[in-house]
Amino acid sequence: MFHQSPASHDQILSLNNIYDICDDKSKQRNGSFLELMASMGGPAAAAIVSRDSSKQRRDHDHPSSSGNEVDEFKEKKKSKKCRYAFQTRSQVDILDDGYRWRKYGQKSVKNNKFPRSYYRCTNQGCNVKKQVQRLSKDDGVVVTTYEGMHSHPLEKSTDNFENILTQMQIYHTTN
DNA sequence: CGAATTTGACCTGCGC
DNA sequence: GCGCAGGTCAAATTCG
Repeated sequence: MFHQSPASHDQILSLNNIYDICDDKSKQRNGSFLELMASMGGPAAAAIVSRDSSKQRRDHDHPSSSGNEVDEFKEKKKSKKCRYAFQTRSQVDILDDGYRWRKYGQKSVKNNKFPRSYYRCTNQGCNVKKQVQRLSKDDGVVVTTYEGMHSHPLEKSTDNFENILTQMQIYHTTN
């Protein structure tokens, strides 16, 4: 396998678009630096492209383990899942945003010759997911879709908000 | 040796 | 109901 090094500043050429795919009316997107980027009004102008109305209900019925498991509340009705799609022009797929991700799947998409990778935040209790996809149109564009919000501090102390802001400025100047 | 990745199987929603 | 497409699981494998 190939352990690609995460994208550094000079590898990210430009940031084209951010798509705000919000499923719910929940306005609380605290702590997300995506919101920060969107609020900067720079090249990261957020655009709502679609509202994912599909509930994506998945509660793992587990027919064998249906016993004393009183987990009807497993699906906690709170479908406050906001998805943000980055469209980044980069040579690498793995954009290092300061969090630690564990890959849990990879599927090939129909209209895309490149596979889509599925990642999950490795922090316990943090169910933030992201998927990375490369456009078959031009392989220099990577679409990173975040889903959920992190409820914990960044793992890397070297990549704090200030560094992210520095990246923002780099994005802005190179765009 | 522990953690992360790979990869095929499995599940679910949707359109026909 | 069937097949397809997208999403997830988990055992095996690989890496640091």
